[in-house]
Amino acid sequence: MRRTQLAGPVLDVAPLLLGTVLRSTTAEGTVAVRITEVEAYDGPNDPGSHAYRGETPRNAVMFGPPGFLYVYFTYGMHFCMNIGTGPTGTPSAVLLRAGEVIEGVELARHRRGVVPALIGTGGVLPGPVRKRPAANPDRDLARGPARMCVALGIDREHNGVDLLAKDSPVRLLDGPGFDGTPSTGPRVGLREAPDWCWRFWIPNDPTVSPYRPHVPKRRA
DNA sequence: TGGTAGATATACT
DNA sequence: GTATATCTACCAA
Repeated sequence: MRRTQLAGPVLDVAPLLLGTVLRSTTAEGTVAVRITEVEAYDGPNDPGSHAYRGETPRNAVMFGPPGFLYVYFTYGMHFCMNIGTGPTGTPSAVLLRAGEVIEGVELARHRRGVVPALIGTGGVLPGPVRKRPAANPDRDLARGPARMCVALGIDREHNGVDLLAKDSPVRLLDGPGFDGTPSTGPRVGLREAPDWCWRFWIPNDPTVSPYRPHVPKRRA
């Protein structure tokens, strides 16, 4: 992936990212995922975008040049990551929603609390072994934006990393992406613009996160 | 199998 | 104070 490609319209860029590989290296080791699901966010024109109401300390990376990582913390608990797209000053971005772990599976399992000895039985830490375990825990390692950040070891320290620099701890690798026709649908969990089909995924890929429509929280 | 409580940073009203 | 680009454990049936 070249930076000039990422500078294009976000609805063009988002499907291009499907099938490409994101590799993260920390002191713990290296994990790489093949991106299987993304969502497009079109800055000031998109009421669902963090950049819709202008620049804040949190979303500043989106306003910079394309190819930099925008990491944010949400629900008091989870990190999610975007690839900033569009030219400098255009705060569009692509949310990485899911991927298949293709390198460093052992480390990804460790980070996600999956006990190797219990693979296949669905044993997960912390807490007791689930009574009805998932049939295939590896499928879920990076299935969903927050899980993907855990699997790759991404946190707020990675905000602003250049994904296209050879010496970066997180890199978007060169190589062919998904060759077919992506599936599209509404973005997950958004109250705004629920009818915009700006979510793209690789058809029939088991690592794509299940669709959940926005659920307003009831008052206590 | 499906619904929900709870974790609580950040931005907005 | 309220909402949010979420996930997990727990519980009822």
